[in-house]
Amino acid sequence: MIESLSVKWKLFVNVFLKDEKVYKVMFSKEPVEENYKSKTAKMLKNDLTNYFRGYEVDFRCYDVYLEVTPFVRSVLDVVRDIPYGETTTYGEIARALNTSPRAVGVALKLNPTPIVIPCHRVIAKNGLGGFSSGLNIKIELLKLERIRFLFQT
DNA sequence: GACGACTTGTTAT
DNA sequence: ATAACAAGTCGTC
Repeated sequence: MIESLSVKWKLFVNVFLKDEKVYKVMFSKEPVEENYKSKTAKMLKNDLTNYFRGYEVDFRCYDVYLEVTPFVRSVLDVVRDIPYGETTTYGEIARALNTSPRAVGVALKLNPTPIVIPCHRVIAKNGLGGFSSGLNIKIELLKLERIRFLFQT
């Protein structure tokens, strides 16, 4: 049984739950049809709403339904532990896992649940890297968490 | 600041 | 099985 919910932000943020686990997060212009009743879903809706209002929220208590390779899972596990308002680089994660930054980038792209797994907190060493749902969204998320990053002109 | 080389897991052929 | 690619990084010019 899949549950769905939307939270309004710059765009609508739509979340799908399966078996009380976060299954997918996606952005869209219009909200999806809401259909949720589990305690987890209600809690998540509340947490997301607060998050977009600018409050600090920790999404680590939610289970994520991951259908990915062990390598990708290990990268995402590391990313989940980046605290609110802080950032890491692809290179640092690569060093911690004894792999290459390039591979880390690919793994993050495979993250089905942005925000819940805060892949936006991973930026490039000089610059800010990419974001599969649109770089502008990554920038807005960083602003939301009041992360300062300097632009060179 | 603009290239090129190197990397390593994923994806396509 | 093999080649091409990517949300990177480092050294050189």
